[in-house]
Amino acid sequence: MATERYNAPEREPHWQKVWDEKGVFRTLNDDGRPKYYVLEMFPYPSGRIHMGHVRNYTMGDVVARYRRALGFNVLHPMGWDAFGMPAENAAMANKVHPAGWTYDNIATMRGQLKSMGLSIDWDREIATCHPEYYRHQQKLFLDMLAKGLVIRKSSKVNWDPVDMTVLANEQVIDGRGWRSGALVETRELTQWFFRITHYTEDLLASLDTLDRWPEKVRLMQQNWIGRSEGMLIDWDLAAGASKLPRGEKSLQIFTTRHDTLFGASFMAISPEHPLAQKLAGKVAGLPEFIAECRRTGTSAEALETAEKVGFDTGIFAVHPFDKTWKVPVYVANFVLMDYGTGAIFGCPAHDQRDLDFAEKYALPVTPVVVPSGADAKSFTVSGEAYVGPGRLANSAFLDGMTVEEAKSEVARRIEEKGRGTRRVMYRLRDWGISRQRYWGCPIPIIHCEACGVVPVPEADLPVRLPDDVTFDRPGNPLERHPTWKDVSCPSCGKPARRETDTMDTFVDSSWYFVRFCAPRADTPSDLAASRYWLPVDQYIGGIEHAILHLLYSRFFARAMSDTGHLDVKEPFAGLFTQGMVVHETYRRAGVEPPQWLLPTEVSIRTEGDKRIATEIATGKPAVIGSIEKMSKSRKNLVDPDDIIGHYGADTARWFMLSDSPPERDVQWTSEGFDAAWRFQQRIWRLVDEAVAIMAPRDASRPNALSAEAEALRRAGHKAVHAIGREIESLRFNRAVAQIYELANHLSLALQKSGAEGMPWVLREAVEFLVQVVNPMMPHLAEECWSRLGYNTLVADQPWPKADPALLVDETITIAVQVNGKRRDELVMPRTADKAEIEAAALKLDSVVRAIGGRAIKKIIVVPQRIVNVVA
RNA sequence: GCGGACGUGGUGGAACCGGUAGACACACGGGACUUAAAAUCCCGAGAUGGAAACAUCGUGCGGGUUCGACUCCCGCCGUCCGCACCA
Repeated sequence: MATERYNAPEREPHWQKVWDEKGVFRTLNDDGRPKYYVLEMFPYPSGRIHMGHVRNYTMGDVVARYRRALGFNVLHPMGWDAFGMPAENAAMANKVHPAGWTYDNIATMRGQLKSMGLSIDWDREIATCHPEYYRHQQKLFLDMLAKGLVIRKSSKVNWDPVDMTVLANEQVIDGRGWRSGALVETRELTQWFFRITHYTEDLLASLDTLDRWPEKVRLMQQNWIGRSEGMLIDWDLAAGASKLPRGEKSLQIFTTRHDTLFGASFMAISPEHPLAQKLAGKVAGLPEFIAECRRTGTSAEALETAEKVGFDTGIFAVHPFDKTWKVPVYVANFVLMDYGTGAIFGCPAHDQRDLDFAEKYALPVTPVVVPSGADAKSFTVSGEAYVGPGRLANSAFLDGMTVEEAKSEVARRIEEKGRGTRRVMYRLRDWGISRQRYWGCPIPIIHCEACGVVPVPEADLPVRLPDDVTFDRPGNPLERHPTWKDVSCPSCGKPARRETDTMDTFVDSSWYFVRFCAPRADTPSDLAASRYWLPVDQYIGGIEHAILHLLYSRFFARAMSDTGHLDVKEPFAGLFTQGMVVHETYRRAGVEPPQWLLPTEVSIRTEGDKRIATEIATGKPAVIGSIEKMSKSRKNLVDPDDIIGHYGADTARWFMLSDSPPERDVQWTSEGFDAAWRFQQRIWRLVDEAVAIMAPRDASRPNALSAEAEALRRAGHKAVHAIGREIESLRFNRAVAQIYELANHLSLALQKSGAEGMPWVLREAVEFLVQVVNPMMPHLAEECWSRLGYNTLVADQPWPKADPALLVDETITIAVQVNGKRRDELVMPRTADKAEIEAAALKLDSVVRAIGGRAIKKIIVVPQRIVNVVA
């Protein structure tokens, strides 16, 4: 009987229906089994899923299905990060409503994800743009406001004057708005902030407890929080060419190099510093200088290219240890107002920026730290600042001390004089969440002229977005809505104005994993449910979220704990960051700028060792370009729908797991994909052939097993054991390799089906194969399982148990080296002792030859591994 | 500039705690089946020399530790990523 091909596109929907109808993946909150919460970062409903989603959700699904088989109560939910700018951009471009656009996309993408056969409890689905979600977010906001974890303050933002909105730093390209192309201005706006800095110390210290996070991510967060120890020091001000503004007697600076205080040659303050603002009215030219600095903007690009410039204010600062020593005070563009005190002292010899500045303005450069071996009198610094260790010089009472000693001594003396204190400073800022956008969670606040800022009463939640808004003009549609913002003050009843800013969409994703625990609860969280499920045991997503999303979520867990909504501080116990999906790029030959071609638009043939691409439509040659992340702009896309529709989800899933380690990028190739497809068919054939020969399910174990049967038996048990371990440590590519090996063993065994005991062993090995394949290709596994005669689901089967006795071999191959070079190998019983192995090794011809009659100096024997004869 | 990761066949990659480098897969070559092709099955394969046995070399480069190094140490080179005027 000829085996028919396994028709995945036809069978996969069948099994999805079976799972769905039987509710196989529905999860109860506490059913007595140990829990396991596996979560992949939820998608933004951009329109269609892409291969990155396929990879991400496949990995999570393997973990979820494997844990289920191990007997865990698995929570594996899915939702939609559904607020955001693209919906509004679509609204502006296509005259559709953001809500309609978003919900349509969700429907499409839900269908696509379902076609992947993911073991998801769809009853728990949530969308952040739904009032049933965001009303709870508004409640969290109000509770955090009451606790002082939400504050309102003024801050600098990138303002796009054409689109009339605030832009994130990433949205400013070369000083222009990414969408409008308008020159971005720096504006001072009053905004809402989450006080993430309230938890700085804890967020930093607790990183050490996250032992199942990648070291890299913990380091990135550590650097982002940016702790540094230093001192605040007050310098008295003195008039010079300019007079001191009234009330300005001293200037406080922050430094981490107080040991270099005697190398000071200037002071520099930020253009936004209050002192600079006060001086601006008195010093000619200063207002213009400050305005020029402001124009530069706050984007990273702008800062990178900006030259260090300063403006001499004409006033002086007095050295804290020497009243006769005065240094000029500059306003300088490189001093940031929002770090430290917005003022520094310049020590050019030991700080590169200060040196650049000093050399430009001809300020003195006095080395005060001299490296060991250098002569204090002749040591000079120019061009490059000396930042290494050494002994203090030219520094009065500090001379001869090490840097550390000098820091302590300065700190002690300054504190004694009451001129400053030791201080730990952080880079981390509060999180500004106000966005002048429509498609986001409304901030539940009312502004009243009489009462000020008034929270919306809980009974009035949710503050719903109005549906009747227009996108024909730039700016915030909420702002120009005719009635929405007009309300009466909940406190005094007089006419008042609703807050029209909405929340940053990062807020939505900062607590969705809590909501999944009890998605229909009346309160934001259900304490019992979240206590049971959290923390997430395995979180999987892209490295691009290493800082913002993961830090915000850690903040939210703390803030929710402090407002009684949660009692877990670290939301993600295990984190895995997966690599991207990359693909070759193709473009038309000889055309500039490049005209990109889709992979489906080119055909590729091999000539010798060269690969040649041709544009199918025109027959003209195409250029094979670099391998890059799949993107619309480069057109190097493969559509998951096409793949799943033609070849089935299992093949795509298998491909995503094969070959490349999951943390690295995977390159999509048609050859690799073909291999995955062939392997799927091969398993189907293997099972089909085996069914014809294998023993019935209830057959008892034969009395004797042939060597071939015994070998297969061991291979099966070893594979089960190894694959489980690989999945547990998320090394899917190695699990895949192990499955190939098991399949190879089975192919071999099928040719020896007459060997004694083989039919009995075959059944076991084939069932093992189907079960270890199940987490990765679940539809195929179900099909095979039923082919094996079962009317149960493999999705419900426990993970097979490997017999420990079968995991160790009775005979072992031992490598034999002479002087560290491998010359031969020995097959010995596992129990062979050193003397036996040594004797056997010395008898080998190859060993005798290699020794060549020399005297044996030493023999190293590592039982079960290696022999090394040193001669 | 600061911080981090990674360099292994033609390709993706494997190699546990220092113990047979190249598992597994792709591509490639040869063969079987077929009128033929596809599919499938079998065999080969790091490089160099050799018909072969075998020998030599071989994990970015240069040193070191060790009976033994892809693995540990020191110094380079290259690629990639994150942060970046943070005082």
